[in-house]
Amino acid sequence: MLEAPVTWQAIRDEALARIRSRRWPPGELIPSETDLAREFGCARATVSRALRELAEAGYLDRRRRAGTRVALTPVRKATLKIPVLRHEVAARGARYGYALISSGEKPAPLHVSSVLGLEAGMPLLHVLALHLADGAPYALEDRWINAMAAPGIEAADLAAISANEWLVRNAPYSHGDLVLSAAAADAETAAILRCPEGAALFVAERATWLHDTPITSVRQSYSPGYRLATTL
Amino acid sequence: MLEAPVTWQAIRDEALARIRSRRWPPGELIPSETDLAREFGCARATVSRALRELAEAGYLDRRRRAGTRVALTPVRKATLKIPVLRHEVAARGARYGYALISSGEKPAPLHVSSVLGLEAGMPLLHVLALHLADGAPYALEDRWINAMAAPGIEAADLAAISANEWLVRNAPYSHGDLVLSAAAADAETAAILRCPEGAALFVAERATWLHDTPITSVRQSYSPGYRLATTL
DNA sequence: CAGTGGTCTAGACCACGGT
DNA sequence: CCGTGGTCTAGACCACTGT
Repeated sequence: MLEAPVTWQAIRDEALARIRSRRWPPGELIPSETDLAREFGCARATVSRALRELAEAGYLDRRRRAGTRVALTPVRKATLKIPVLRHEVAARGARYGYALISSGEKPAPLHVSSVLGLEAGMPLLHVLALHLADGAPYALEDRWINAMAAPGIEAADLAAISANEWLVRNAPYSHGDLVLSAAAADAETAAILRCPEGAALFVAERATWLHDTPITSVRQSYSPGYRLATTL
Repeated sequence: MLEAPVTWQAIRDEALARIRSRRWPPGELIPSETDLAREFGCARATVSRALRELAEAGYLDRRRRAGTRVALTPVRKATLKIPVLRHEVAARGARYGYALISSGEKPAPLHVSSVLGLEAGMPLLHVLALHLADGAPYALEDRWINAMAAPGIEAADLAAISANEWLVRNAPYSHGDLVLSAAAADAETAAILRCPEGAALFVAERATWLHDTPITSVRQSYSPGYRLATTL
């Protein structure tokens, strides 16, 4: 009779079952990796991998010396994929379209310079563009780009490729912020999206940096009815 | 002279630098784990850990036999924490308040039964409640609960503890859906949130299951001005 | 100080899936 | 087929931190 290999997934599932069944109650210290490895008859590394996954998922709190505790309130995390708009439209089975409305250098407005941490009034590249799905307005992109941090953007043909996509491909970033909100359509936005003024729009604002250098700040206003879905 | 230990973080950073610098261009096959382990002078497991992290973060596509390729369009992922509303309010430095508006058993409306995969008209527990921050309306919670899947909920005092929090603590779920959108406030919602009718509201809808059993479906409408922030 | 989690190593076996 | 990533093992050292 051969021993079936003990997988880290099996240990993860067993631990999760103990958490859910309250055999390991919230706040409680669970056995050490060494003890669990003995119990499950496997190497400590296997237990470690399983518990690390559960800690990343928010079910456990792990600290050296203090041991591993069951999280008091399991904070679930949803992961949102932030795809290029062209892919997002294509994934919905629609034909993607793109129209550049305007682009040019302008002094940064206060709300942009403050978010990016730049001097107010510094010249930035401003791009206004409309993304379409099956010919209908899908999202309005209002973007400010720090051209010095995105070499080559001046030469890019932003009527042919969206700034969104050009940046993803050519200007890597190390970190960024994302803010989701709802806003009423102002007159200009309503005209571009061809929706009633005051309509409730889903808005995503992003700002990205490469280390200390601000790259871009963008506000995407989606046409009424937009839904951003994910799984928990 | 002792060799400094090679950490998986160092390998991850080096690999990321090669991706960003295009030394490993998008779509390109990178060296195998074995080759990289030889290059970095470490064990293959260390390389494996580093590349696994980059794959989870969306920078690499890994497939057995086919090897590891640099992702063509690095799909960045934002992770949203889904805290209990009480914690969310407290984290903003505001005093949390809660008011139960109504609760009782009602036949499930079509949009709820279809989302959860239940028979239409099946009796469910319906809870309407208002969450407050510093006394001001923060979010309206409109929830339907499959009481059979949440034993004990009938006995819970939902005027004292929100259904939100009771469920987090007492009814574990295995998976769920989350949909974010924007909607105009209808008359009833506007009255409860004390905002103008038609105001743009941020809406989060969740449905959760424990394996095949539907637990709850909830729609949270946030007061105007709400912003959901995260980092990339 | 001592026990915990975090990590690295060297080796091994295996599942998968291009060729 | 056979090279790739995925995983497990047994052992070791170390970083951190509660007591």
